[in-house]
Amino acid sequence: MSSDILKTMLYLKKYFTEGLIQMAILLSLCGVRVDVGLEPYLPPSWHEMILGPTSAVTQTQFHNLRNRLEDGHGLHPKNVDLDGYFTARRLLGWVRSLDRVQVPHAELETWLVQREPDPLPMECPDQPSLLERAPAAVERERRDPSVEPRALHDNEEGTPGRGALNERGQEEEDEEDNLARMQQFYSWTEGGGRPGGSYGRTNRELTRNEEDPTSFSFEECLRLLDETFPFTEEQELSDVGSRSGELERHPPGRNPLLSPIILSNNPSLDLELCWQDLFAIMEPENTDVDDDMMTSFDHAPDSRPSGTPWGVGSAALHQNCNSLDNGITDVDQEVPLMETPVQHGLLQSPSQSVLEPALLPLIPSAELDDHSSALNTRDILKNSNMNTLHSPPDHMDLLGEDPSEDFCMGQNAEDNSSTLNINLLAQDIVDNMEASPGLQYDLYPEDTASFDVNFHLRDLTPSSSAASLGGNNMTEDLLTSPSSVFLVDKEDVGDDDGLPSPLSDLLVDAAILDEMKLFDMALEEGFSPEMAARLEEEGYLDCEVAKRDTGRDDDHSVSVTEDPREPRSHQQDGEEEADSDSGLSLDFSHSPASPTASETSYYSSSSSSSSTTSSSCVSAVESPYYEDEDEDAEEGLVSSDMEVEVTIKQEELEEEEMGAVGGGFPENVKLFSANYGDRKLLNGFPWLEHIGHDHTYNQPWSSTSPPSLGKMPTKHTKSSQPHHNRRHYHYSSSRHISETKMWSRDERRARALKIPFSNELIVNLPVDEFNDLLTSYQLGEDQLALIRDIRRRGKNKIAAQNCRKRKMGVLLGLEDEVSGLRRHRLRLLREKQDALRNLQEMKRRLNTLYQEVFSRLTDEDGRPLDATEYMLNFGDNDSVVVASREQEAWLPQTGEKTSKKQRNKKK
DNA sequence: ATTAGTTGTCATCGA
DNA sequence: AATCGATGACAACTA
Repeated sequence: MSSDILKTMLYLKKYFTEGLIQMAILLSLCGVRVDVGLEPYLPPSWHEMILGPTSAVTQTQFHNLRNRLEDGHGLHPKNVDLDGYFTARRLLGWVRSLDRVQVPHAELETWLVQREPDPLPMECPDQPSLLERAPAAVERERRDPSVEPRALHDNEEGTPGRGALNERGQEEEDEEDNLARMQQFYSWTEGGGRPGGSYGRTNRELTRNEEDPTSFSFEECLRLLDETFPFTEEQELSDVGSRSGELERHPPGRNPLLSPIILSNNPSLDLELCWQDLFAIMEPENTDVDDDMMTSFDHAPDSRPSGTPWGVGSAALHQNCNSLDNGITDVDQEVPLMETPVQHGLLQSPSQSVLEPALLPLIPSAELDDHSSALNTRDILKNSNMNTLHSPPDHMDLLGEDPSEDFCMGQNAEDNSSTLNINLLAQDIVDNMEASPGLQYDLYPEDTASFDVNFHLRDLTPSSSAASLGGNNMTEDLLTSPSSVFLVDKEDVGDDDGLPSPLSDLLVDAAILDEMKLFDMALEEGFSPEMAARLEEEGYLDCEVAKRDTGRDDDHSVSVTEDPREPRSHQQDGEEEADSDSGLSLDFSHSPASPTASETSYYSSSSSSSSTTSSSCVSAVESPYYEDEDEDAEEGLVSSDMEVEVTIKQEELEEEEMGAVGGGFPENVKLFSANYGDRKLLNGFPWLEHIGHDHTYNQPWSSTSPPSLGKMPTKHTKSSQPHHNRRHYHYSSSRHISETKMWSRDERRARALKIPFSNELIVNLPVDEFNDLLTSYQLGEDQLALIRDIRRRGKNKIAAQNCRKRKMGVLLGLEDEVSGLRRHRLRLLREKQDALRNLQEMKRRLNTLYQEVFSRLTDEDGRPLDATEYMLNFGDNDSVVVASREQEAWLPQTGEKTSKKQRNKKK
């Protein structure tokens, strides 16, 4: 290609090699394998080390850019969009796989320890602490975390049958569970008012058990039960009480449930208390207790000889373990979860055995209770989350993203710890961080995370939903309100049936953002005009501008290519609008205020379908750069938008030889532009201000802030260059094409009627100015009518674009809402199953207790009472009556058969 | 040639 | 009453 392309590539190379390496490192630390197209520039070893063999996230974007640069202007603008679209789809798919396979186990564990009663208790044991895992194991999990851990556990447990699990199903389950846990973790974080009671209690439990893991079992569970639950339902007693069990006497201290009552042989045993505990457990929410309980249940058999009464229970438990998988699968696949009670009751037990050794010892109470502790990764993470929690309200929308970000980063940092020297990044990010491998979360201080998040929100939220509409389902993200964001985040993270998660989006976004950041950096350090122009053609600079808080409404330019996301909320729109007001600081200004900008869009829109979007970003009109670059460069001197416009028109007219407008027309326009366009149009016009607040998407001027008088020309010169470039591109690429195609119908009409000002002016001027404009010229009726039509059509065109954008946003928002509701439903189903499981477990324990009680009750002959023949009736005044099933009460001590004689039980 | 998506335009309504 | 924005409907265009 031409030499300037080569120069541009060299220029790019510099920034790519510097910035991209950093980005690649960063992304690699995040666990994202990055291929930024640096192969030519990176030593193979570097490439292999940093970028990894596979990649994607940034590849296409830079690839596109490179292609563009190499190919010159040859690509049709729409190609970019399409390319971006498919790229986005592919990337999203890949990122979603990241979701699936890369779940921050450490964070999950932290969350598991700290979380509230878990609606998904069965998943807890699946995540052994990373801190205890060997690096190799971690690495293995990084490669395939979804399957490996389970397999590992299976090996550890030696549970037959689990190996037969459907790996895919298990993977999905893990993904879903992990995400769900993340979500809950963050919802807990977000909640601010974390229910400290249960949290503290849980910590205490775990801590205590850490000291003596073997003692963590039934005693703990019972104590938890005692502390936690009120005694409520009595009905279940009779239901379960009739169940027979072959429980016998248990060794003291080994039957936590019964020992206080029975083993002490104390006549004053408070059986009722125990029952209260039992019933209290039935309360659905206490899943942590349930976890503990399950753990104890699972471990109790291990510590006692087989054949003991508990052995029976454990046997039953393990028997039910076989059905566990089915149950889990059903749950995760959103199948209505009404399996048999037995299944529900024991879903969790098999994996719990893993939990105890792996998880419990790792959580000292100090760490858990002290939220400000930064002694380990968990605490760091937690702190970051807590900080996020306390972020100002205006950042509330960020909360939804932060967690995922943190998770992603944290996890990836951990994952890469064994293969990549994190210190590489550490210096870039945090100067004073402690470079201990255990402190990898320090690599991602809050500001970093927030930067990314902000970046994401600003730059990528506006993105289009083309990819998502393409069937990738990657639509859920930001809803229209912070709360909605919360909802999504809370609920999204996980559970769903192939539903994307913020994590995915974040990953993609992070890559894109970093990329944009690179461009931004390059721009700040001095992009060559040509490069800038070309970048802008591809919409990169738009992103860049957006990133700089210019608040440009570039969504379109960015969107089509990269971002599969989002229902962009109006709130965010407003935010962006607000940002746009401050966007003046940019050197590189789109100067959308210039009326010619939309004319540009007119030009390009007729020739390419997607050009409208880019033109909005490229709204700037004329620039010296353009002249440098423009091969034609007929219109050498361009001092104002109008001039450029006129020049363009003239040039095209000359080429077309339509001639009607030629001759003295340009002078007219120039005069007008000098007197009117530059001064009045561009400075402090109310419509500019209005534009600053409207939510238009495609309006080229909508994204601009009211330009100041002094700034305007400069900005225009600088920003206009892309436009020139684009226009030139059109000319050079399609010169042979009929020029008429480049003109909109109204343009042609206007030229035919010798309308002395641009359509952009006609369309964008406020009413007053527009009327002034009309009166300032001697126009014929047909001209006036045409001008009004042009104005009407132009405004309606923009309105239609905005309307469609809005509609799309609403659609995506609804999709998100649907997915969120679906996840909510899933969660409720899980909670329901948890409750059922708790209930079943309570019934089982009650049955056990019942049997034990009856084993200690004798009839007049000293024979044990048969639980199948007698039942316990509870009176109002804390009295318990042993009654026969035939409604015949019987008093064991006396042996006499009485009706309704009571035997009080001391508490 | 068909089809789906995009975009512009018109008509209409409500503010 | 005029203007403007929003939106449904339609047509043209494109891939």
